[in-house]
Amino acid sequence: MTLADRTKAILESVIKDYIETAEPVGSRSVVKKYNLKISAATVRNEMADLEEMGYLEQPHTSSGRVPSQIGYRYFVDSLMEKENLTDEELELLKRIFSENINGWGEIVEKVGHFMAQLTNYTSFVVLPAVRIDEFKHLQIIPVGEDEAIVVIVTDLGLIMHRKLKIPVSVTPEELYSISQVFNKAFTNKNFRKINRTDLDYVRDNLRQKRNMIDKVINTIDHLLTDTNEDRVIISGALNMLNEPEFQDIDKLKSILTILKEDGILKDILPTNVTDEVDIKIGSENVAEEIKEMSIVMTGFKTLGQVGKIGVIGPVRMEYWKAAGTVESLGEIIEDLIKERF
Amino acid sequence: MTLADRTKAILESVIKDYIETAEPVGSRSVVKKYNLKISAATVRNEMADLEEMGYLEQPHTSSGRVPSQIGYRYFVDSLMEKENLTDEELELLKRIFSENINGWGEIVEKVGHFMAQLTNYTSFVVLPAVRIDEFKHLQIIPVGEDEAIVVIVTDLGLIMHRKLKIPVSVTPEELYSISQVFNKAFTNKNFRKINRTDLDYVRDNLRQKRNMIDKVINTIDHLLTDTNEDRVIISGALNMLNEPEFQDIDKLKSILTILKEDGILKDILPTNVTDEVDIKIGSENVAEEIKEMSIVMTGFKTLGQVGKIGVIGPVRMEYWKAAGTVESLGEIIEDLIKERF
DNA sequence: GTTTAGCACTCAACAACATAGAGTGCTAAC
DNA sequence: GTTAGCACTCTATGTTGTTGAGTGCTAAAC
Repeated sequence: MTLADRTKAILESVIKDYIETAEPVGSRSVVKKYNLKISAATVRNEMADLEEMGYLEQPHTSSGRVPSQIGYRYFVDSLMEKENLTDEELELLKRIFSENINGWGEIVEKVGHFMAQLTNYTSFVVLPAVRIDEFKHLQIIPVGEDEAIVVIVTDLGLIMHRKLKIPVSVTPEELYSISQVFNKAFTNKNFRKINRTDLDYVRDNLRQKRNMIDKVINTIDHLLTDTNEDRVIISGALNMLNEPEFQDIDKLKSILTILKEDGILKDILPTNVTDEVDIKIGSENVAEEIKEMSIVMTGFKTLGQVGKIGVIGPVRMEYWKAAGTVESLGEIIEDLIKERF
Repeated sequence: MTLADRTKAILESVIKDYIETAEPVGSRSVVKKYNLKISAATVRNEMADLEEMGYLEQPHTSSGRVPSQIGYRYFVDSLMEKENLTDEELELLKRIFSENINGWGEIVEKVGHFMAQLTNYTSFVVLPAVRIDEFKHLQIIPVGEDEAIVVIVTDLGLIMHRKLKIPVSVTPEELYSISQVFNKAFTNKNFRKINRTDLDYVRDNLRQKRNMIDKVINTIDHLLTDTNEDRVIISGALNMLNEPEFQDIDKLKSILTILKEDGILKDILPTNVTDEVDIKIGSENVAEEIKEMSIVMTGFKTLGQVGKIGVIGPVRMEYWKAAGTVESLGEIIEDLIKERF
C-alpha cells in the first residue's frame, strides 16, 4: 500500500511522538510539534483514514492515536532510516577494547554491555555451541605429587583443562611422553571417529600404564561433551525498569524472569538468522512470552558457526537507533573475534 | 533488659506474625492466632509497654504494632532459634553436587543458587581475590605454527592460560625444554621475589631465545596480576519482586541496581567476618543504600583466605531460616572446596 | 494488684460521586 | 479540499462519605 506524502509524514510524526512520549498522540500536538502547515482538523481527518487502514489505533473513542502493529511495521519498512554508530560511539568502543581482553567470552560480554548502554534496551548475545570434535594438542601437566592437569587445545583454538588423579610413581617426563603419544595418534583427527588403529597405537606404546590411559581418555571425553550448549549473555535487563510499559510489577516480573532465568530467552529468539538486521514487532514473535516485546537482531559468524546479537525492548522502541546499533555491532563483533582468534 | 515470660511470648508472636503477613499486628489477632490464654485488652496493655520500651512501633495511633529495629534485634539475639537445613534439604544438596562440577566457580555458583532458593531472599558469595604469588608449574604448549599457550598452575591449584605468538622456527621439543628450565628455576618460589640468580639461570640456559623468554616472562606477569579482584556471585535477585516492601517501582529499582550493577554490593557488605553468623538489621548496616535491608552472613575459609556467604533481604526477614541456612551452607561450602581442591 | 469487658475515638482504605481537560467527530463555512 | 466551531466522550484526578480494624481508657470483676 502506498500513501500520499502528507499522510506518510503524519503517520511518521505520530509514531515518533508516541515512541518518545508513550502517550496517545492528539491531532493538535502533531501539528504543533512538527510544524506541519495544516490545521489540526485536517490532521484529524487523515488520522481517521490511517486508523481505517489499520496503521493507527485508538485506546478509547476520545483519546489520541497510538501506532498499531501494522503501523510500526510500515514505519520500520518504509519510513525510518537506520542510525548507525556515530563517530563518538565508535571512538568509545575503541577505547573499551584498548584495555586488556581475556579471551572470547570477554569480547562478547563487553560488546553486549556496550550495546545495552547505547540503546537503553536489553541486549543479548548468543554464542553457538562450539562443536568440539577435533583436538590439535594435548598435554598432561603434573601438579603436586598425585595430580595432573589434562589440557586440550581444540581445532578452533579453545583451551580446556581438567584435573586428574595419577599414580605417585609417574614422573613428569613420563607424562610428557604419554602426551606425545596421544598427540601422534590423535592430532587433527575427529575425536569421535578415532578408530581401533589409533587406540592400538596408544596402547602399544603405553602398555604398562593402562589404568592411567583409560582415565585420560575418559577425561578427554568429558571435556569434549561437557561444554556443548549455547551460551547467552544478557546485559541491561534493568533498563526495562525505565520503560513506562513495565511500571506494572506483574509485567515487570514476567519480563525480568524471561530475561534472567537461565536459558529462557535463548529458546524464544527467532531461529533463522542472516547477516541482515531482522526486526520482530510484538506478536510477530512466535513465543507467547514476548508478544508484547520487540526484538531487533542479526547473525554473526564466529568460529565457523552463526551467533546472534541484538536487543529486546518494548514494542514502542526506537527502532532506528536499535537497528543501526545492532547492525554496526554485529559486524564489529565478527571482526573482533576474527582478529584475535 | 530482661522481660517477663509473657511479655516475651507476646513480643515473639507480634514479630513472627508481622514477618509472615507484613501487616501491622493487632491485639486481637495475636490472642487468636497463638492461643494465648489472656484477653486482647491485656495484650494491649503489654503491647503499650513494649512500645514504651522501644521494641514495637505504631505506624499511626489506631493501627496495630510493628517491630522496631530494637525489637528485631532482641528477637534475633534472645528469642529465635536458628533453623538449620533439614534432612530433605541436605539430600537435595547432595543430589545437586552429584552432578558434574567443573571447578571452583561452579561450586560457589550452585551453593549460591541453592541458598537463594531455600530462603527466597537474595544470596551472595564473595570469593576473595586469590593472591597468586607462587607457581607450581609452567608449561608452554604449541598450537598451530606460530602460537603457543602458556599454562600456569599456581600453588593454590588455580590454572591459568594465555596465548602467545612464537617464532615459527621453535619446535615443540624446544618449548618443552624451555618449560623445564622455567620450572627448575621458579617452582615454589614467590614470583615477585624471583632474584637475579634465578633469572640468570634461565638466561644462561636459554641464551639464544632471549626474545621469546622475555615474552613468556611478560605473559606470566600479566597472568599473575590480572585476576586480582574479589568476585561476587549473586543469586535470586528477582526474589525481591515477591516481597511486599518492594512493590514500589522506585524502591525496587534502587535495590535491584545495588544487587546487579557490578561490584556495588561487594563494597557495602560488613567487612570483618568470622565463622559465626552475623546479622545486620536495617540501619545497623553502615552503607546508606541498604539501611532498609537486612543481611545475614558468615565467613568461610578457602584457599587460605576468607570468603563471605550470606543473604540479603527485607528487614522483615525470616531470620531463623536465613541464619540456619547461611550457617549450614557456610560450613558446607568450606568442606566442598577443601574436598575437591 | 491484675485482668477484662465495654465504649468512645482514630485513621487508613475503599467506594461513590463530581469536575476538569484533552481529544474526538461532525457540520457548516471558507 | 481545508478549517473553525462546537457538542460530545472518556480518563484522570480530586472530594466526600462510609466502613472496619484497632486503640486507649475507665470501671468492674477476679
